[in-house]
Amino acid sequence: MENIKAIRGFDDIFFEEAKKFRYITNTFRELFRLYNFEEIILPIVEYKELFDRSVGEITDIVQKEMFVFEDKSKRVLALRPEGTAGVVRSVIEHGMLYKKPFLKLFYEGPMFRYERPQSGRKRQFHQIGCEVLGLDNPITDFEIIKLCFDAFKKLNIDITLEINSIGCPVCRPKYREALTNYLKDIEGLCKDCEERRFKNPLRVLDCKVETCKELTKEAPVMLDYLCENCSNHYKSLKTYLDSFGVPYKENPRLVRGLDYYTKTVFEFIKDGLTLLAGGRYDNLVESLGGPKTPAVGFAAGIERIMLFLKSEYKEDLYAVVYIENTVVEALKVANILREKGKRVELVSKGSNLKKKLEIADKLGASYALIIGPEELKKGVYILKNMNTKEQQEIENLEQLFST
RNA sequence: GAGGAUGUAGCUCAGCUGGCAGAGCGAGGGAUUGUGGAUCCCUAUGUCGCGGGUUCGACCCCCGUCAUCCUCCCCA
Repeated sequence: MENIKAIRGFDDIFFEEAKKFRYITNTFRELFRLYNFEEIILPIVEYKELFDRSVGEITDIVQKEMFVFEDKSKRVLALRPEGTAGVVRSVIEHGMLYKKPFLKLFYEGPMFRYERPQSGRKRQFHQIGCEVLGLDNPITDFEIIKLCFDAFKKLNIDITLEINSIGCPVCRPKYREALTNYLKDIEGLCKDCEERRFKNPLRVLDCKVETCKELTKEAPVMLDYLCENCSNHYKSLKTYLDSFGVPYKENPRLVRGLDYYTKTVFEFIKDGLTLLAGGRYDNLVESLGGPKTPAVGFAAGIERIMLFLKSEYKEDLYAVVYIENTVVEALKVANILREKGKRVELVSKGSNLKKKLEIADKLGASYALIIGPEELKKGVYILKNMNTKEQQEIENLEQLFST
């Protein structure tokens, strides 16, 4: 009988990794609180059609990366590949936009994409992200970018912010046409770009192949084609970023993969890997049947951020060690320490003091509190510093909290 | 979905043109019944990823399969 193993691309996260994971989500959650976001907890399964209509039918995510299945009633369902679609669906379904002047929602949870796993890319991965619905002012774009900037600062990760504007339905078609015209006559593009040039010409711009980069050096730039509205929006955003000293790199070739983006797009990139990305999507709500509603959002890849999170979290551990028949006293001591907020392990395993201290050591305890019959008689505890080996008798546990 | 590398003890890895399965770390125990970590001694590590094939004989060669890592495609 072969042992059952985890499914390909579905990883277990535990010990130090789980701590990192929570450290990241807690950091974002605290910022969401400061920026007045509300949490929204959504299902992991939706009708497949939702993603077809939001993410975009021609995207790879929809065409080849979704976990799609039929349930017992022949409904065609999908594990969510991203978070925005579900948020928008929910907002429309519950008429939330009619109840509040605007919405600021954040979410956190697993996403699923059927891809070949590699580092920073799993089939089940986790995102934390947010959506602001009902605000079209670039100040909102700025605020969520600032929130991300704050997050990476708190996480102590040096990262590059890239921004761009990809226009709107007024100006983008003109640009697209200009770009297609330009690409039409280029020869020597890579195989992928040959396909992309008509299917999704914007993607040719961020091809990694050197010859493609070289060949498209003179390609027209979206920024030159922005309509007045989009152009002003982009300029204001930059003004806000500048005035707050948020460093960014303008990347006119930054294109996001999902169909719904308009105007502002941005990515936080570390060593060529996108850790967080987002942008504005002013038409998605309407296209999914809701009222015309401008929106901006982002999503951060938690596992990807974990790759660059180096800090160690050290919290003192008190090992309460008892000898012979002092168990009850030890239980009481452990209880008091816990009530005072200390992290405590009562060492019940191990038959003698030597063993118990060995175990305390292996657990990584910073202090051991030793309680034996002699101490009980004298009314003291032995406090041993596990790093320095020094130990002292203390009469009162309060002494632990004064220093 | 395409290309490449790798699967041997809990972990990191040796293993000769094909001839008895190995080391280090870690784990458990110990002369010491009240003092741990870098010492010493002892002990156990196992479906050599899985399934076929070739062979007197396969960890080693061949085919398939699964998984991991890397590069693409794409994306957080």
